[in-house]
Amino acid sequence: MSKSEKETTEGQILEAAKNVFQRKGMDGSRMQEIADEAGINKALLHYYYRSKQMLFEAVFKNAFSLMAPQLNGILNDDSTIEDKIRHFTHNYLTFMNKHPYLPKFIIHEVNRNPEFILNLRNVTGFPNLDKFKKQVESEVENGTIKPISAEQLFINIMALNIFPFIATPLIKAFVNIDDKSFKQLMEDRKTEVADFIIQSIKVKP
Amino acid sequence: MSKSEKETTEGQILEAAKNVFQRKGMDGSRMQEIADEAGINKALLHYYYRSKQMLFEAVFKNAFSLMAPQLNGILNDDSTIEDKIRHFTHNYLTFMNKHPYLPKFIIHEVNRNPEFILNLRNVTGFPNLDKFKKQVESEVENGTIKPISAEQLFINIMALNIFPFIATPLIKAFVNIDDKSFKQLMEDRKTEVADFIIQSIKVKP
DNA sequence: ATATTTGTTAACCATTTGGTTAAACCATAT
DNA sequence: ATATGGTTTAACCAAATGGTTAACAAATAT
Repeated sequence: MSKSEKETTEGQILEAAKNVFQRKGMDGSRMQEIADEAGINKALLHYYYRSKQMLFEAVFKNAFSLMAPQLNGILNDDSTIEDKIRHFTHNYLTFMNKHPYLPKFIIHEVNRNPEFILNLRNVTGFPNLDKFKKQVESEVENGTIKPISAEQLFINIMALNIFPFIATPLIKAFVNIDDKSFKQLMEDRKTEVADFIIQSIKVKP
Repeated sequence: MSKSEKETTEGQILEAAKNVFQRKGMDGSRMQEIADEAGINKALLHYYYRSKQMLFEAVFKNAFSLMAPQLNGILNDDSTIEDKIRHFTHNYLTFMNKHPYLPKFIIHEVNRNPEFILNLRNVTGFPNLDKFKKQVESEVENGTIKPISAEQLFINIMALNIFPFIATPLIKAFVNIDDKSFKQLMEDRKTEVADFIIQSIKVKP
Protein backbone atom coordinates (compact mmCIF):
# COMPACT_ATOMS: atom_id res chain seq x y z
CA MET A 1 0.00 0.00 0.00
CA SER A 2 1.51 3.26 -1.10
CA LYS A 3 1.89 6.12 1.30
CA SER A 4 -1.23 8.15 1.89
CA GLU A 5 -1.14 11.75 0.77
CA LYS A 6 -0.78 12.99 4.34
CA GLU A 7 2.37 11.00 5.04
CA THR A 8 4.48 12.14 2.13
CA THR A 9 6.47 15.32 2.59
CA GLU A 10 4.77 16.82 -0.41
CA GLY A 11 1.39 16.14 1.13
CA GLN A 12 2.40 17.57 4.48
CA ILE A 13 3.56 20.72 2.78
CA LEU A 14 0.29 21.06 0.93
CA GLU A 15 -1.67 20.54 4.12
CA ALA A 16 0.41 23.12 6.00
CA ALA A 17 0.17 25.56 3.11
CA LYS A 18 -3.58 25.08 3.04
CA ASN A 19 -3.86 25.94 6.71
CA VAL A 20 -1.69 29.01 6.52
CA PHE A 21 -2.92 30.37 3.18
CA GLN A 22 -6.57 29.87 4.03
CA ARG A 23 -6.17 31.60 7.36
CA LYS A 24 -3.95 34.49 6.26
CA GLY A 25 -4.30 34.76 2.51
CA MET A 26 -1.51 34.83 -0.05
CA ASP A 27 -0.25 38.26 1.00
CA GLY A 28 -0.39 37.62 4.70
CA SER A 29 1.35 34.24 4.59
CA ARG A 30 5.07 33.60 5.00
CA MET A 31 6.99 30.68 3.53
CA GLN A 32 8.77 30.25 6.86
CA GLU A 33 5.46 29.88 8.67
CA ILE A 34 4.34 27.21 6.23
CA ALA A 35 7.63 25.39 6.69
CA ASP A 36 7.24 25.56 10.47
CA GLU A 37 3.67 24.28 10.31
CA ALA A 38 4.84 21.39 8.12
CA GLY A 39 7.80 20.77 10.43
CA ILE A 40 10.39 20.97 7.67
CA ASN A 41 13.05 23.22 6.23
CA LYS A 42 12.02 26.18 4.13
CA ALA A 43 14.14 25.05 1.21
CA LEU A 44 11.98 21.96 0.87
CA LEU A 45 9.01 24.11 -0.03
CA HIS A 46 10.93 25.33 -3.02
CA TYR A 47 12.22 21.87 -3.80
CA TYR A 48 8.67 20.59 -4.22
CA TYR A 49 6.80 23.67 -5.38
CA ARG A 50 9.45 26.02 -6.79
CA SER A 51 7.85 29.27 -5.63
CA LYS A 52 5.34 30.76 -3.25
CA GLN A 53 3.09 31.52 -6.20
CA MET A 54 3.07 27.91 -7.39
CA LEU A 55 2.46 26.55 -3.91
CA PHE A 56 -0.37 28.99 -3.55
CA GLU A 57 -1.90 27.95 -6.85
CA ALA A 58 -1.80 24.32 -5.82
CA VAL A 59 -3.68 25.19 -2.63
CA PHE A 60 -6.15 27.39 -4.45
CA LYS A 61 -6.97 24.80 -7.08
CA ASN A 62 -7.50 22.21 -4.37
CA ALA A 63 -9.84 24.53 -2.52
CA PHE A 64 -11.75 25.40 -5.63
CA SER A 65 -12.14 21.74 -6.58
CA LEU A 66 -13.72 21.18 -3.20
CA MET A 67 -16.11 24.11 -3.57
CA ALA A 68 -17.18 23.65 -7.18
CA PRO A 69 -18.94 20.28 -6.89
CA GLN A 70 -20.99 21.66 -4.03
CA LEU A 71 -22.41 24.28 -6.33
CA ASN A 72 -22.84 21.86 -9.19
CA GLY A 73 -24.99 19.80 -6.89
CA ILE A 74 -27.75 22.34 -7.14
CA LEU A 75 -27.36 22.90 -10.84
CA ASN A 76 -27.23 19.46 -12.35
CA ASP A 77 -29.48 16.94 -10.72
CA ASP A 78 -33.00 16.13 -11.82
CA SER A 79 -35.14 17.04 -8.84
CA THR A 80 -37.54 19.98 -8.74
CA ILE A 81 -36.31 23.45 -7.96
CA GLU A 82 -37.84 23.23 -4.53
CA ASP A 83 -36.11 19.96 -3.70
CA LYS A 84 -32.85 21.25 -5.07
CA ILE A 85 -32.98 24.26 -2.82
CA ARG A 86 -33.74 22.23 0.30
CA HIS A 87 -31.15 19.67 -0.53
CA PHE A 88 -28.45 22.14 -1.41
CA THR A 89 -29.02 24.42 1.56
CA HIS A 90 -28.80 21.58 4.01
CA ASN A 91 -25.73 20.06 2.37
CA TYR A 92 -23.93 23.29 1.90
CA LEU A 93 -24.24 24.46 5.46
CA THR A 94 -23.09 21.06 6.66
CA PHE A 95 -20.18 21.15 4.26
CA MET A 96 -19.15 24.62 5.42
CA ASN A 97 -18.94 23.49 9.01
CA LYS A 98 -16.12 21.22 7.89
CA HIS A 99 -14.36 23.86 5.80
CA PRO A 100 -15.05 27.16 7.47
CA TYR A 101 -12.24 29.04 5.75
CA LEU A 102 -13.04 27.96 2.19
CA PRO A 103 -15.43 30.69 1.02
CA LYS A 104 -13.51 33.54 2.65
CA PHE A 105 -10.32 32.27 1.08
CA ILE A 106 -11.67 31.69 -2.40
CA ILE A 107 -13.57 34.94 -2.58
CA HIS A 108 -10.72 37.03 -1.25
CA GLU A 109 -8.19 35.55 -3.61
CA VAL A 110 -10.49 35.76 -6.61
CA ASN A 111 -10.99 39.42 -5.82
CA ARG A 112 -7.27 39.94 -5.53
CA ASN A 113 -6.71 38.39 -8.91
CA PRO A 114 -9.89 38.10 -10.99
CA GLU A 115 -8.14 36.67 -14.05
CA PHE A 116 -7.23 33.67 -11.96
CA ILE A 117 -10.67 32.16 -12.12
CA LEU A 118 -10.72 32.22 -15.90
CA ASN A 119 -7.97 29.61 -16.00
CA LEU A 120 -10.22 27.28 -14.06
CA ARG A 121 -13.12 27.56 -16.49
CA ASN A 122 -12.20 24.43 -18.40
CA VAL A 123 -11.25 22.12 -15.51
CA THR A 124 -12.93 20.38 -12.58
CA GLY A 125 -16.67 20.48 -13.15
CA PHE A 126 -16.76 24.23 -13.27
CA PRO A 127 -20.29 25.33 -12.38
CA ASN A 128 -22.49 25.85 -15.39
CA LEU A 129 -25.90 27.48 -15.20
CA ASP A 130 -27.38 26.28 -18.48
CA LYS A 131 -29.41 23.38 -17.18
CA PHE A 132 -30.57 25.26 -14.10
CA LYS A 133 -31.64 28.14 -16.28
CA LYS A 134 -33.79 25.95 -18.50
CA GLN A 135 -35.36 24.34 -15.48
CA VAL A 136 -36.23 27.64 -13.82
CA GLU A 137 -37.70 28.98 -17.04
CA SER A 138 -39.73 25.85 -17.46
CA GLU A 139 -41.07 25.92 -13.90
CA VAL A 140 -41.93 29.58 -14.22
CA GLU A 141 -43.76 28.89 -17.45
CA ASN A 142 -45.86 26.05 -16.11
CA GLY A 143 -46.61 28.05 -12.97
CA THR A 144 -44.85 25.99 -10.32
CA ILE A 145 -42.81 28.99 -9.20
CA LYS A 146 -43.27 32.72 -9.49
CA PRO A 147 -41.46 34.65 -12.22
CA ILE A 148 -37.77 35.07 -11.41
CA SER A 149 -34.66 34.88 -13.53
CA ALA A 150 -32.42 31.89 -12.98
CA GLU A 151 -29.47 34.21 -12.49
CA GLN A 152 -31.12 36.19 -9.71
CA LEU A 153 -32.34 33.04 -8.02
CA PHE A 154 -28.88 31.52 -8.21
CA ILE A 155 -27.29 34.64 -6.75
CA ASN A 156 -29.86 34.68 -3.95
CA ILE A 157 -29.23 31.06 -3.08
CA MET A 158 -25.48 31.61 -3.03
CA ALA A 159 -25.82 34.80 -1.00
CA LEU A 160 -28.08 33.34 1.67
CA ASN A 161 -25.94 30.25 2.07
CA ILE A 162 -22.44 31.59 1.77
CA PHE A 163 -22.57 35.10 3.20
CA PRO A 164 -22.84 34.17 6.87
CA PHE A 165 -19.59 32.23 6.62
CA ILE A 166 -17.78 35.16 5.08
CA ALA A 167 -19.11 37.81 7.40
CA THR A 168 -19.15 35.81 10.62
CA PRO A 169 -17.34 38.30 12.87
CA LEU A 170 -19.35 41.20 11.49
CA ILE A 171 -22.65 39.43 12.05
CA LYS A 172 -21.61 38.32 15.52
CA ALA A 173 -20.86 41.93 16.41
CA PHE A 174 -24.06 43.34 14.97
CA VAL A 175 -26.39 40.68 16.28
CA ASN A 176 -24.42 40.83 19.52
CA ILE A 177 -24.32 37.17 20.43
CA ASP A 178 -21.70 34.72 21.67
CA ASP A 179 -20.19 31.82 19.77
CA LYS A 180 -22.69 29.31 21.02
CA SER A 181 -25.75 31.32 20.00
CA PHE A 182 -24.16 32.01 16.65
CA LYS A 183 -23.58 28.32 16.03
CA GLN A 184 -27.22 27.68 16.87
CA LEU A 185 -28.30 30.42 14.48
CA MET A 186 -26.25 28.80 11.72
CA GLU A 187 -27.67 25.40 12.57
CA ASP A 188 -31.18 26.79 12.26
CA ARG A 189 -30.35 28.12 8.83
CA LYS A 190 -30.05 24.61 7.47
CA THR A 191 -33.82 24.58 7.19
CA GLU A 192 -34.70 28.26 7.56
CA VAL A 193 -32.81 29.42 4.49
CA ALA A 194 -34.54 26.89 2.28
CA ASP A 195 -37.92 27.83 3.73
CA PHE A 196 -37.16 31.48 3.17
CA ILE A 197 -36.29 30.99 -0.48
CA ILE A 198 -39.14 28.64 -1.21
CA GLN A 199 -41.71 30.85 0.49
CA SER A 200 -40.56 33.58 -1.82
CA ILE A 201 -40.84 31.74 -5.11
CA LYS A 202 -43.42 29.03 -4.53
CA VAL A 203 -46.87 29.51 -6.00
CA LYS A 204 -49.53 28.48 -3.49
CA PRO A 205 -52.04 26.04 -4.96
CA MET B 1 -12.28 79.55 3.86
CA SER B 2 -10.02 76.86 5.25
CA LYS B 3 -8.54 74.21 3.03
CA SER B 4 -10.84 71.36 2.19
CA GLU B 5 -9.84 67.92 3.44
CA LYS B 6 -8.72 66.87 -0.04
CA GLU B 7 -6.22 69.70 -0.40
CA THR B 8 -4.27 69.20 2.77
CA THR B 9 -1.39 66.76 2.63
CA GLU B 10 -2.92 64.79 5.45
CA GLY B 11 -6.14 64.46 3.47
CA GLN B 12 -4.35 63.43 0.31
CA ILE B 13 -2.53 60.74 2.22
CA LEU B 14 -5.75 59.41 3.68
CA GLU B 15 -7.37 59.38 0.24
CA ALA B 16 -4.41 57.58 -1.30
CA ALA B 17 -4.25 55.13 1.58
CA LYS B 18 -7.96 54.46 1.19
CA ASN B 19 -7.50 53.61 -2.48
CA VAL B 20 -4.56 51.32 -1.97
CA PHE B 21 -5.74 49.62 1.24
CA GLN B 22 -9.24 49.02 -0.06
CA ARG B 23 -7.94 47.52 -3.29
CA LYS B 24 -5.11 45.41 -1.87
CA GLY B 25 -5.84 45.00 1.82
CA MET B 26 -3.49 45.71 4.70
CA ASP B 27 -1.13 42.84 3.89
CA GLY B 28 -1.00 43.49 0.17
CA SER B 29 -0.38 47.23 0.43
CA ARG B 30 3.01 48.94 0.47
CA MET B 31 3.77 52.27 2.11
CA GLN B 32 5.74 53.24 -0.98
CA GLU B 33 2.72 52.65 -3.19
CA ILE B 34 0.56 54.82 -0.98
CA ALA B 35 3.19 57.56 -1.07
CA ASP B 36 3.34 57.32 -4.86
CA GLU B 37 -0.42 57.48 -5.16
CA ALA B 38 -0.45 60.55 -2.93
CA GLY B 39 2.44 62.06 -4.88
CA ILE B 40 4.60 62.59 -1.83
CA ASN B 41 7.61 61.22 -0.02
CA LYS B 42 7.25 58.06 2.01
CA ALA B 43 8.58 59.74 5.14
CA LEU B 44 5.56 62.03 5.13
CA LEU B 45 3.29 59.08 5.73
CA HIS B 46 5.12 58.45 8.96
CA TYR B 47 5.21 62.13 9.78
CA TYR B 48 1.42 62.28 9.74
CA TYR B 49 0.43 58.78 10.78
CA ARG B 50 3.46 57.28 12.54
CA SER B 51 3.05 53.73 11.28
CA LYS B 52 1.40 51.58 8.64
CA GLN B 53 -0.85 50.13 11.31
CA MET B 54 -2.08 53.56 12.40
CA LEU B 55 -2.64 54.74 8.86
CA PHE B 56 -4.56 51.58 8.20
CA GLU B 57 -6.71 52.05 11.27
CA ALA B 58 -7.57 55.56 10.18
CA VAL B 59 -8.70 54.23 6.81
CA PHE B 60 -10.60 51.37 8.36
CA LYS B 61 -12.46 53.55 10.82
CA ASN B 62 -13.39 55.93 8.01
CA ALA B 63 -14.70 53.06 5.94
CA PHE B 64 -16.63 51.62 8.81
CA SER B 65 -18.19 54.97 9.63
CA LEU B 66 -19.45 55.11 6.08
CA MET B 67 -20.90 51.61 6.22
CA ALA B 68 -22.49 51.67 9.65
CA PRO B 69 -25.12 54.39 9.07
CA GLN B 70 -26.29 52.51 6.01
CA LEU B 71 -27.15 49.55 8.18
CA ASN B 72 -28.62 51.69 10.91
CA GLY B 73 -30.98 53.07 8.33
CA ILE B 74 -32.88 49.82 8.28
CA LEU B 75 -32.82 49.34 11.99
CA ASN B 76 -33.88 52.65 13.44
CA ASP B 77 -36.52 54.45 11.49
CA ASP B 78 -40.23 54.18 12.13
CA SER B 79 -41.64 52.74 8.91
CA THR B 80 -43.05 49.23 8.57
CA ILE B 81 -40.75 46.29 8.02
CA GLU B 82 -41.84 46.12 4.40
CA ASP B 83 -41.06 49.77 3.74
CA LYS B 84 -37.77 49.46 5.54
CA ILE B 85 -36.72 46.59 3.35
CA ARG B 86 -37.65 48.35 0.12
CA HIS B 87 -36.03 51.55 1.21
CA PHE B 88 -32.87 49.95 2.48
CA THR B 89 -32.37 47.67 -0.49
CA HIS B 90 -32.69 50.49 -2.95
CA ASN B 91 -30.43 52.80 -0.99
CA TYR B 92 -27.84 50.23 -0.22
CA LEU B 93 -27.34 49.08 -3.78
CA THR B 94 -27.09 52.70 -4.89
CA PHE B 95 -24.62 53.41 -2.13
CA MET B 96 -22.49 50.41 -3.07
CA ASN B 97 -22.18 51.61 -6.64
CA LYS B 98 -20.28 54.57 -5.22
CA HIS B 99 -18.12 52.53 -2.88
CA PRO B 100 -17.61 49.20 -4.57
CA TYR B 101 -14.62 48.17 -2.46
CA LEU B 102 -16.14 48.93 0.94
CA PRO B 103 -17.76 45.62 1.84
CA LYS B 104 -14.89 43.47 0.51
CA PHE B 105 -12.45 45.59 2.46
CA ILE B 106 -14.31 45.68 5.75
CA ILE B 107 -15.19 42.02 5.74
CA HIS B 108 -11.71 40.89 4.81
CA GLU B 109 -10.04 43.00 7.45
CA VAL B 110 -12.52 42.07 10.15
CA ASN B 111 -11.81 38.44 9.36
CA ARG B 112 -8.10 39.04 9.54
CA ASN B 113 -8.45 40.62 12.93
CA PRO B 114 -11.81 39.92 14.59
CA GLU B 115 -10.95 41.74 17.83
CA PHE B 116 -10.70 44.92 15.81
CA ILE B 117 -14.45 45.34 15.52
CA LEU B 118 -14.93 45.20 19.27
CA ASN B 119 -13.10 48.50 19.65
CA LEU B 120 -15.70 50.10 17.40
CA ARG B 121 -18.64 48.92 19.46
CA ASN B 122 -18.97 52.15 21.42
CA VAL B 123 -18.40 54.70 18.65
CA THR B 124 -20.12 55.93 15.47
CA GLY B 125 -23.69 54.73 15.54
CA PHE B 126 -22.67 51.11 15.74
CA PRO B 127 -25.59 49.05 14.44
CA ASN B 128 -27.89 47.85 17.17
CA LEU B 129 -30.63 45.31 16.58
CA ASP B 130 -32.80 45.97 19.62
CA LYS B 131 -35.40 48.18 18.02
CA PHE B 132 -35.58 46.10 14.86
CA LYS B 133 -36.02 42.99 16.94
CA LYS B 134 -38.98 44.43 18.84
CA GLN B 135 -40.55 45.56 15.61
CA VAL B 136 -40.22 42.19 13.91
CA GLU B 137 -41.63 40.42 16.95
CA SER B 138 -44.53 42.82 17.04
CA GLU B 139 -45.33 42.44 13.34
CA VAL B 140 -45.11 38.68 13.62
CA GLU B 141 -47.45 38.74 16.58
CA ASN B 142 -50.11 40.86 14.91
CA GLY B 143 -49.84 38.81 11.75
CA THR B 144 -48.41 41.34 9.32
CA ILE B 145 -45.47 39.08 8.53
CA LYS B 146 -44.85 35.37 8.82
CA PRO B 147 -42.92 34.00 11.79
CA ILE B 148 -39.20 34.67 11.48
CA SER B 149 -36.57 35.72 13.97
CA ALA B 150 -35.25 39.25 13.63
CA GLU B 151 -31.71 37.89 13.56
CA GLN B 152 -32.35 35.58 10.65
CA LEU B 153 -34.21 38.26 8.75
CA PHE B 154 -31.41 40.72 9.34
CA ILE B 155 -28.80 38.24 8.16
CA ASN B 156 -30.86 37.50 5.06
CA ILE B 157 -31.22 41.16 4.21
CA MET B 158 -27.50 41.73 4.64
CA ALA B 159 -26.63 38.62 2.64
CA LEU B 160 -28.86 39.40 -0.32
CA ASN B 161 -27.69 42.99 -0.51
CA ILE B 162 -24.01 42.72 0.26
CA PHE B 163 -22.94 39.35 -1.09
CA PRO B 164 -22.99 40.24 -4.81
CA PHE B 165 -20.50 43.02 -4.18
CA ILE B 166 -18.13 40.73 -2.37
CA ALA B 167 -18.32 37.86 -4.78
CA THR B 168 -18.55 39.81 -8.02
CA PRO B 169 -15.82 38.00 -10.00
CA LEU B 170 -17.05 34.62 -8.81
CA ILE B 171 -20.62 35.36 -9.81
CA LYS B 172 -19.52 36.77 -13.14
CA ALA B 173 -17.64 33.58 -13.89
CA PHE B 174 -20.46 31.26 -12.82
CA VAL B 175 -23.28 33.14 -14.46
CA ASN B 176 -20.95 33.63 -17.42
CA ILE B 177 -21.81 37.18 -18.38
CA ASP B 178 -19.90 40.30 -19.33
CA ASP B 179 -19.53 43.50 -17.32
CA LYS B 180 -22.49 45.19 -18.92
CA SER B 181 -24.93 42.36 -18.24
CA PHE B 182 -23.63 42.09 -14.73
CA LYS B 183 -24.24 45.77 -14.10
CA GLN B 184 -27.78 45.35 -15.39
CA LEU B 185 -28.31 42.37 -13.12
CA MET B 186 -27.18 44.47 -10.16
CA GLU B 187 -29.41 47.32 -11.23
CA ASP B 188 -32.38 44.95 -11.35
CA ARG B 189 -31.63 43.86 -7.82
CA LYS B 190 -32.54 47.29 -6.50
CA THR B 191 -36.16 46.21 -6.70
CA GLU B 192 -35.88 42.43 -7.09
CA VAL B 193 -34.13 41.84 -3.79
CA ALA B 194 -36.80 43.71 -1.85
CA ASP B 195 -39.55 41.84 -3.71
CA PHE B 196 -37.82 38.57 -2.97
CA ILE B 197 -37.60 39.23 0.75
CA ILE B 198 -41.09 40.63 1.07
CA GLN B 199 -42.66 37.80 -0.90
CA SER B 200 -41.07 35.48 1.58
CA ILE B 201 -42.27 37.11 4.79
CA LYS B 202 -45.46 38.94 3.83
CA VAL B 203 -48.76 37.46 4.85
CA LYS B 204 -51.26 37.68 2.03
CA PRO B 205 -54.58 39.20 3.08
C1' DA C 1 29.75 -2.87 -2.27
C1' DT C 2 29.28 1.11 -4.84
C1' DA C 3 27.46 4.53 -7.83
C1' DT C 4 23.50 7.36 -8.56
C1' DT C 5 19.51 9.53 -7.80
C1' DT C 6 16.29 11.66 -4.50
C1' DG C 7 15.34 14.10 -0.20
C1' DT C 8 16.76 17.35 3.45
C1' DT C 9 19.29 20.84 5.76
C1' DA C 10 22.02 25.04 7.33
C1' DA C 11 23.91 28.89 5.67
C1' DC C 12 23.65 32.34 2.55
C1' DC C 13 21.99 36.11 -0.79
C1' DA C 14 19.52 39.95 -3.00
C1' DT C 15 15.62 42.57 -2.62
C1' DT C 16 11.88 44.53 -0.41
C1' DT C 17 9.90 46.85 3.27
C1' DG C 18 8.57 49.67 7.31
C1' DG C 19 10.65 53.04 9.57
C1' DT C 20 14.33 56.87 10.86
C1' DT C 21 17.37 60.85 10.40
C1' DA C 22 19.32 65.03 9.30
C1' DA C 23 19.20 68.49 6.35
C1' DA C 24 16.54 71.63 3.36
C1' DC C 25 12.37 74.33 2.46
C1' DC C 26 8.88 77.58 3.36
C1' DA C 27 5.53 80.32 5.54
C1' DT C 28 4.84 83.47 9.27
C1' DA C 29 5.85 86.25 13.28
C1' DT C 30 9.20 89.46 15.15
C1' DA D 1 16.09 90.71 7.34
C1' DT D 2 15.94 87.00 10.36
C1' DA D 3 14.53 83.77 13.72
C1' DT D 4 11.01 80.18 14.34
C1' DG D 5 7.97 76.57 13.55
C1' DG D 6 5.98 73.31 10.88
C1' DT D 7 6.55 70.66 6.40
C1' DT D 8 9.03 67.90 2.93
C1' DT D 9 12.74 65.34 1.02
C1' DA D 10 16.85 62.23 -0.03
C1' DA D 11 19.50 59.09 1.98
C1' DC D 12 19.87 55.66 5.06
C1' DC D 13 19.03 51.42 8.20
C1' DA D 14 17.76 47.03 10.18
C1' DA D 15 14.73 43.40 9.79
C1' DA D 16 12.07 40.41 7.09
C1' DT D 17 11.36 37.73 3.09
C1' DG D 18 11.45 34.73 -1.10
C1' DG D 19 14.66 32.20 -3.04
C1' DT D 20 19.40 29.68 -3.87
C1' DT D 21 23.47 26.86 -2.94
C1' DA D 22 26.39 23.43 -1.56
C1' DA D 23 26.99 19.88 1.30
C1' DC D 24 25.03 15.93 3.61
C1' DA D 25 21.77 11.87 4.23
C1' DA D 26 19.06 8.26 2.65
C1' DA D 27 17.12 5.43 -0.60
C1' DT D 28 17.61 2.94 -5.05
C1' DA D 29 19.78 1.01 -8.87
C1' DT D 30 23.89 -1.45 -10.73
